[in-house]
Amino acid sequence: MRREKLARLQAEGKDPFAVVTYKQTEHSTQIKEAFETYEGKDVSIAGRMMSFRDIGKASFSDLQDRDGRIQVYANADHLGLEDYARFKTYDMGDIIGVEGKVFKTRRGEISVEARKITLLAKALEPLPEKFHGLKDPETRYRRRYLDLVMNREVMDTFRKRTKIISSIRDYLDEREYIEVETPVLSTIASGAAARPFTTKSNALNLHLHLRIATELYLKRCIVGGMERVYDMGKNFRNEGIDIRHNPEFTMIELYQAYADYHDMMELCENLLSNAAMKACGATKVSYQGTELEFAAPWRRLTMIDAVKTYGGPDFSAVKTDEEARELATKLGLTEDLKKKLKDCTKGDILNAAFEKFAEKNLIQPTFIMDYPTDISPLTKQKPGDPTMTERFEAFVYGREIANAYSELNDPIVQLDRFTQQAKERELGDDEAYMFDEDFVSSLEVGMPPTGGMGIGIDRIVMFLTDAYSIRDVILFPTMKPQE
RNA sequence: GGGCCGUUAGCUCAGCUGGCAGAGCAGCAGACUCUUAAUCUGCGGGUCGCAGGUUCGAUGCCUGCACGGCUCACCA
Repeated sequence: MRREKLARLQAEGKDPFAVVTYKQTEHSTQIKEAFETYEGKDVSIAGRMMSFRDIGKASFSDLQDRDGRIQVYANADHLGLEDYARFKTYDMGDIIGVEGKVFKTRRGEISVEARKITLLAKALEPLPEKFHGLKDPETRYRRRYLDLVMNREVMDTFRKRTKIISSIRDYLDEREYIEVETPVLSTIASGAAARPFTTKSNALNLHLHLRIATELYLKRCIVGGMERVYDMGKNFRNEGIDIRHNPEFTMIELYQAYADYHDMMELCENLLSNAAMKACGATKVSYQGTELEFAAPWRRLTMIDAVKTYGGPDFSAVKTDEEARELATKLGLTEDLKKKLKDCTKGDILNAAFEKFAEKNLIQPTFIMDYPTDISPLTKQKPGDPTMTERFEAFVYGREIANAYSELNDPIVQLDRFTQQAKERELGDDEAYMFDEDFVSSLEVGMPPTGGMGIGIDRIVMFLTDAYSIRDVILFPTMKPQE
């Protein structure tokens, strides 16, 4: 039916798809928000026809543009019988341009009285139902364009996402950070504990990995003297998919020479509270019914204290790996360990205890400081305690949103850590860090003391847009093909 | 990967104990020059996710598969 209408228009020489441009002078909210200045003035608007209320020789329709909807009043007096009759053949979902005068109807609805209506594109497929909208999650993710047309809060979410990202860029740019682009493809995917995607270069006849982190390249930039750098972009991790994980996700990593992890904590607080202000107009936001306060200062707690605070044992009293293993057995932690108990160090067991006792209780933004050295191969040790490092993770609503360190810059120690990771890989841990020899060479050239941090952008967008699932903040989430 | 749930018209959903496939919106034809989920009259619309099985008869029961959602495990 719609195809026939299109063919008829084309036969009449009125092919909508032949239109190349349209002058749009205003958007819907501009007119609605400043009605007094627009009343009686001519405007030219464009958008999708979302409804059509035909009352004979006049009609009302709702035109939806980027910002929202505005009512269009059309009648035969102003358009002429022929043009009005043609307009009545247009369908819901069609893209039209309307030139006309701004006025208010007797019922008080701000509207545009059409003088000229141009069909700019024909919708051959009907829109979902106007009242119930599009609900099926599968269709919403697979055909996001329909979701955006029908569910305006989705548009709001993605506009907020942009605001959050630009607030972060602005904040760092003001502090003279240099934005760089590090490789997505490389032979070594290191800098995090995750399985990579692999692909193949025909030109080089080489297996390559998609990056799982940007860390090792950004630190090379620090060695080169850039002093403050960041890379915001996609990382790819070949892991499970759920409401918090998508195989490709957006991460910012930033590095600042002559800074440490305390400086990173301040930066983290500032970036997040600034993003909340820019996107939500306040530092306090509601997430899934819980109020979250992003204003600095956030709570700071060592990992050992966190475990103790939330009902776990006091690890400061544990001196040896052997003692820790006994404790793990006593507490029934063995199920939560990633390795066999006999291969676990005190650090592994402390981390497991943290995840079991403390993590889910960290609702308000909290920095957990001082991570075990064994699980932090790129981090500088704490002065006076080689088993612990100057590392923190930031938690909100029980979820990790940031990970930061005083960066390890001693090439000899770094070499040892990579060697240790290689052993773990041989023991079957396919998420152990890949050995990057050139990175160690770069440290031999000399890297200044540096603080670095990674922040999961999708997750902070989730908190600031009250999104339940990561799929709600990624326009086109990873899906299996339908057939 | 395990468990639970879902898949019926373009969309949102009903469909009883197994007995001719339903509604609203959308669409089509008509009426109406201030409607806004417009209203009124009439009409058309289906591979009941796919493949088997049981049965006289399956949208419904059984098995397998596909896709999706939630959840547990893993990870970030």
